[in-house]
Amino acid sequence: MTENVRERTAAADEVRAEGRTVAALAGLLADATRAAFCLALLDGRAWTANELARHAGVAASTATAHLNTLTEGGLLAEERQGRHRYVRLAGPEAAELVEHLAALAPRQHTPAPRTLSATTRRSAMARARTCYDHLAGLLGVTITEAMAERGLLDWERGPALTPAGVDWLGALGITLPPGSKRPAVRPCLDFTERRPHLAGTVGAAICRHAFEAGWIVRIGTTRAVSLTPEGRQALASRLDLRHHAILAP
Amino acid sequence: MTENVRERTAAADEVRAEGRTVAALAGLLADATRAAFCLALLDGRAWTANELARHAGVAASTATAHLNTLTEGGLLAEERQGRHRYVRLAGPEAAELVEHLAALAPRQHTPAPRTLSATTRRSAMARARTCYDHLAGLLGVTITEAMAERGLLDWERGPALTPAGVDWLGALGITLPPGSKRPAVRPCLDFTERRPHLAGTVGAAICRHAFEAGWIVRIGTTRAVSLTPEGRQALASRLDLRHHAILAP
DNA sequence: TCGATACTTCGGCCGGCGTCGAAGTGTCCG
DNA sequence: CGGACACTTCGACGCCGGCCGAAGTATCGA
Repeated sequence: MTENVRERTAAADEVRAEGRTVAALAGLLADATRAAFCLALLDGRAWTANELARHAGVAASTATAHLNTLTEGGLLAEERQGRHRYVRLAGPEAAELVEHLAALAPRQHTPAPRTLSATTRRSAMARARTCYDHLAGLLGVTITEAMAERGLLDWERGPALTPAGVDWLGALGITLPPGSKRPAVRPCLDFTERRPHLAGTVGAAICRHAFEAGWIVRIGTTRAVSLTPEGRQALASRLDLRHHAILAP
Repeated sequence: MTENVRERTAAADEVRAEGRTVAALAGLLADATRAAFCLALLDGRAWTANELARHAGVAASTATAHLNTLTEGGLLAEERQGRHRYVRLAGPEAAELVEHLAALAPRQHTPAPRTLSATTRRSAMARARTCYDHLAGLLGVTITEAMAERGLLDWERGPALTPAGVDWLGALGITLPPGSKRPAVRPCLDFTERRPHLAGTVGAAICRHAFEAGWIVRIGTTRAVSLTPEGRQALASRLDLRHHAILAP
C-alpha cells in the first residue's frame, strides 16, 4: 500500500529475476539425463543424438527434447550434417561449469564393477583421459606435478608458468597467445586422483601437442587415451621421469 | 538378454548414477528462490532465515524448506544461535560455483529502476561491493587493473603475483600462506564491469585488509561498500591512482 | 510468567517437467 | 525408387516439488 511496501516488493521482484536467470542455467544440469549428456561431452568431441541417447539409456525422443533444452540454454553447440545432429559443449566456459559441478558433486560409492570389460574401462579412464581440452587422470596429474617439481610451474604465487616453463613449452613448439582473456594456467580438480591437473590455454596446448606428436591415442570412442611408446619416451626425457607409474606398460 | 545387452545397460546405469549426483547438486540452484538466497549469501556473511525470506519475497515456511535443502546438499553451513538460524555459504568452493553460474547466466535486461532508492542502491553496488570474500564492482576491477599496470600481477603467464607483487603485499602486512591448495590468484568475472577482478587467497587478503584498515565500510546490510577518505588516500598512494573515477566522492 | 518473535511442521493445492511409444519427416545408400 | 536409418513431433501419463497459511515449538525480553 505505502511507498515502503511497494518498494520492498519491487526489490524482491528484482532479486527473484536475478535468481531466475541463475536457476534457469542451473536447471539445464539439474536433470540426470542432461547431466549425463554433458559429462559425456566433457571429452571435448561432438556426439550424435543417438549416441547420447544410448549412452544414457533413454529413448531417442527424450534425447531430442533434452538436446533442444541444452542448446537453447546456450550450453551446447550443434552442427547438422545430413541426417546426423552433432552436438558438443558450447565452449570452454560451459566445460568449466560442468567440470566445476562434477568436482563438487559428492563422490559416488562406485560399488566395484562386476564385469571384466567394466573394470578395464574404468582403469583405463583413471590412468589417462581427456577432460574437455586438456589431460586428466594419472597422466594429467603426473605431468602437472613433474612440471612443478622441475620449476616450470609456480603454484605458490600463481598458478603460473615460470620463465623456464615458457622455454620448455617453446622447445615443444608451443607459444603463448599474448593477451588472451582466458587464463594461461588453471587448476582443474581431477576426479580420480583428487589432485589438480593443468587446464587453461597451456593445458589445452599440451594436450593438443600430445595428440599431434603421437604421444597419446584415443582408446575407441571413449574419453580414455593410451600412452604410446613415443609418448613414454618423450615424457621420460622432457620431464626427467624415471621409474614412474605412468611409464609402466 | 545376452551378456552384451546386460553389459550395455549396466554401463548406462553407471552413467546415469554419475549424472544423478551432478544433477542433484545443480538442482540445488535450479530454483529461483534458492538461487536468490545463494546470490544474497555471496556477500560472504551469514543471514537469518527471515532476512532471506523477506529478501526473496517468500513465506518463512518456504524459506525453511529451501534452507534445509541447501544445507543438506552441502552448499550452505548453518549456525543456530538462540531462536535464530544463521546460514552462510559452506566455503570458497560453494561460492565459486555460485559465482560461476551467475557469471555465465545470460545478462538480464534490467528495465531501468523506477524509484530513487532503487537507483542509488544499484549504483552503489556497481561502484564497490564484496563478492564472497573479495572486492568487486568498479573498485575491484580498478585495483586489479592498477596492480597489473604496476607490474604486481602477471596475466600473460598466470594469473600470478610477481615478485614485486609479493613485496607490495608485504608492505601492507600481508604474507602468502605457503603451500595452500587454493590458488593464490584467481580471476573472477565481474557482473557489472564484465572484466575480471581479483579472487583467490590474495583477493581475500586484500579485501580483509581493506576492512581492517578502514579503507572501506559496509553500506547498511547490503553487499555494497563505501570507500572512505582513508581508503581513497591509500589507493592513490599505494597504486599511483590519479584522477581515477573511483577516487571521486 | 506472559507476550512477542523466529523458526518449523503439516496439509493441500497446483503447475511443470521428464518419460515413453507411435507416427511423421528428412537423408542416405543400394 | 525403395528401404533403412536418424531425428522430430505429438499426445498421454505420472510424479515430483514449490507455494502458502495455520498451527505448533522454542527462545528472548519484560
